[in-house]
Amino acid sequence: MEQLFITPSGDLKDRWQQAFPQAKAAVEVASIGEATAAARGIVWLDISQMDDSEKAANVAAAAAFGCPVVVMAATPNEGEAFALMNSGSVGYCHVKAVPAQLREIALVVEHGGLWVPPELMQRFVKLSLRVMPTPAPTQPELNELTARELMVAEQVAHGASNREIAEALDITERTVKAHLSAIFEKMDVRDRVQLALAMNNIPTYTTVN
Amino acid sequence: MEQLFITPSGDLKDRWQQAFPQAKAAVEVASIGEATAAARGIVWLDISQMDDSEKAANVAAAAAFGCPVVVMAATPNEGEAFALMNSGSVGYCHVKAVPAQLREIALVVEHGGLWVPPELMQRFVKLSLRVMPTPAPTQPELNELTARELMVAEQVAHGASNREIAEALDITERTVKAHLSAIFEKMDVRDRVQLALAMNNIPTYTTVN
DNA sequence: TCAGAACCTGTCCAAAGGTACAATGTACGG
DNA sequence: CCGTACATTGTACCTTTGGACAGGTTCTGA
Repeated sequence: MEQLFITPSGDLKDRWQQAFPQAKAAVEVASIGEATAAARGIVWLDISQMDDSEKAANVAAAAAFGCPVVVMAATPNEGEAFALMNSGSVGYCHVKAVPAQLREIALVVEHGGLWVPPELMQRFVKLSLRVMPTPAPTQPELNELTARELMVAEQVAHGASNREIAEALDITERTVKAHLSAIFEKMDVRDRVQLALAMNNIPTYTTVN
Repeated sequence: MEQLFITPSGDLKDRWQQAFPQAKAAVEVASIGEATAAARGIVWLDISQMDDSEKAANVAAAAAFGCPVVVMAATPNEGEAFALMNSGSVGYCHVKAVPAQLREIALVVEHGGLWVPPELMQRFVKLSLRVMPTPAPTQPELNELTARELMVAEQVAHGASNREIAEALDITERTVKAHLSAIFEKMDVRDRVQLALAMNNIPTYTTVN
């Protein structure tokens, strides 16, 4: 498969050539769109010289053409990884990744996989769990809630006030409070803030401490 | 690489053999530990006949031995995928995946990748973003916060009360309130609940509506 | 049929949260 | 030196929240 490296410096061209003898390197960041438009394989985007603000946009631009985009960062970090994967890249590695690793990444990406450093991968999965739309096995306490209580809890999870909940469920504010008291008890939280966080699988102050 | 299929039925053995001529199939779910202990390659775990409650445990058991575990489900769904990936598997596909796909998955997994159906992959990344510990480029409003305000905001994001925040930062409750007012304004939220959610990148009631 | 659960509501009250108006001190760039 | 941004606190006041106490209905399973 074709390999296209987009980089401002070209310093690492040799290394890349070593990983992929037929690799192409485009040394112009100005027209990422143009460069990727012609690509038919994996696009490797060196973001080491980019401004923080333009990274996401550039990745999105490169990914827009359908080819898998692997981001190569100077100082890989979790925050950036998440942001750029979200912008459409399917890989995230160090600019100076060794040839063997580059080939591994290519293999994974070529076959529809997603490649990030192993430690990040774990984090990914763990974090995703927190925002699971169906917190099935995560929150055993949720099963204790009655239908009505669950409705109230979900509203709180989205930041609604008692008045809003009352209107939404067409009941009195008093009743909302009653449900809330029951919920707090069952979910073992002390107020609506902690409930909102718990509903979203986010550990709270007192949970940690 | 060695391929070990653990399945209760053995119906699909042919298909697997087609994908990997040298594939082994262990037709006993009882001793997943035993079966995987001997494995040296990829472990394919057929969970189609398992009880919902034991799926996660079985996956964890299989993964405990260090080999990459790919889960094969009868009716793949998001919730299950997340749960089982969290239990240690590195792949999640349909039990009846075609041989070509099986080989692709094997390729990805062998090289340290994570394989889930494309649509799930997207979801993964998107969801993870919400719980990013460092919501760097996600929340432009966060940059507007002063150092002190950020400290307060982070406490609220973990469910702390005004009193607790005051103690933690060694300031008056009054000052906490002052910071909070500024934060609400800058982050465009109306109370601490919405702030807590915003800090965790969770859309709120009023945001959606 | 009776107990219990779930649901709904009322009044009263205390605590927590939030805003308005106001002031003081500090640090820093023009 | 002055203006501006930041951090801090005070008083007063209103709103929201949450608990206590008390009571209704409806439905279901033993």
